[in-house]
Amino acid sequence: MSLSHALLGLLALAPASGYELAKEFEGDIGRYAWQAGHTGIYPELAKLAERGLVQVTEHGPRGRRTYDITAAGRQELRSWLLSPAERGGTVRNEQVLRMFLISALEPADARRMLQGIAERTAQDAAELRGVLAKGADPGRGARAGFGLLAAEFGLRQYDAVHEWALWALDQIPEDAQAVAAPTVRGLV
Amino acid sequence: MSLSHALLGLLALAPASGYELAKEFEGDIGRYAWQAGHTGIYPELAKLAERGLVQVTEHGPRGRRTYDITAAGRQELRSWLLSPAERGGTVRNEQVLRMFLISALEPADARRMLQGIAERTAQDAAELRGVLAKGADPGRGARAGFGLLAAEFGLRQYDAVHEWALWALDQIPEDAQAVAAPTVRGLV
DNA sequence: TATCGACATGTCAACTATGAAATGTCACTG
DNA sequence: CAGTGACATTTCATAGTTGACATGTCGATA
Repeated sequence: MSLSHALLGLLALAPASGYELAKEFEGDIGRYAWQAGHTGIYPELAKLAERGLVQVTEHGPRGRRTYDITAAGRQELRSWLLSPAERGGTVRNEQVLRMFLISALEPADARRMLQGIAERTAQDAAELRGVLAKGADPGRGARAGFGLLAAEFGLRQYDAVHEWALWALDQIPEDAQAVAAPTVRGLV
Repeated sequence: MSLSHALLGLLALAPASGYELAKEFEGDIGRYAWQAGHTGIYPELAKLAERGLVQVTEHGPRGRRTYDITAAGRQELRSWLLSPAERGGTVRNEQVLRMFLISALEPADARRMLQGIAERTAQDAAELRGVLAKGADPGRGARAGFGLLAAEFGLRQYDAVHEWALWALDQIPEDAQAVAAPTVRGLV
């Protein structure tokens, strides 16, 4: 399962509680790579602890348990990351699915959607660029490296989608009545 | 659920049997957007038919049932695509997760992974470019528009990841012992 | 000191998805 | 005409995910 490896990866950067990890998944990692809520995280941490891949290193206030990765956990993570990496693995992205299905819309609607995408990606990219420019740590302390790589990845992703949307707009005739390339079975 | 919308979208482009739809998910849509196997598709088609969003338009050999989208189905699809589109939606991508977790590796391993990514994305992009150059239909007949948009999306995706990997390689000191930027807690 | 919001974990039912296995048809080829 | 491979669907047990609900602590502030 990928969630377990995501947790190992985060803990490999710095020890954390389940609560903190849940927060982490609300950031870039949850936006681009893998989502998880606390309801899935806590039980998974328990399983990892059982398998000796992580361990509780600190009991804090409010029943807080700080987990850290073990040597065995690092080994497991490393072998997973360096292994096959072969074919796809899980892929599930609702936003991208929407983009793919654009061709199912009539040209006018399709253009509307693409324009929305172009705008949103431009905004998102600008915002991210702003955060990065501020030199502001894009990823708290110990996860600085992670945050940088992730932020740059996100940035390039936004730019790529933005450019794609502009290109796609160019492919679809402005005049809904037009003939041209992208043959689409219109609405009824 | 997104699967239902994915099916509506594909059927909006052309009628198809569950078997054909399953094949479709092995292509670009499954690679970038949404995975599904036939075991999930058949029951979902039945549910959609029950809700009147699709209907069987033809009974072929071997019990084949060709489905087509209905007017109600088109409406549902359109409103889903044009609606909010707001916050994320489901995101789950094992490959991207691997990229994010690279920072958890020691520099030497990280560089190895990044090099692998750079190579693979270059290959994939080249292959796709080849297919597109051949003018070969990148998406059979009725789905030509879909295939084009998807192929171009994939191409830009590969290029973006490729460039990112090269950038990331530049961030990680070649000398495993080096100091520099991306602070990483090394292997034990 | 009462209250509020962030911190922190947990349970559970419902839903979704995946893999293995089964079953049978049809077209083609040797 | 037997065999093979693509076509085509189904069932089912297991595993993974989500949302709703529950519970309680701690620190700051009004």
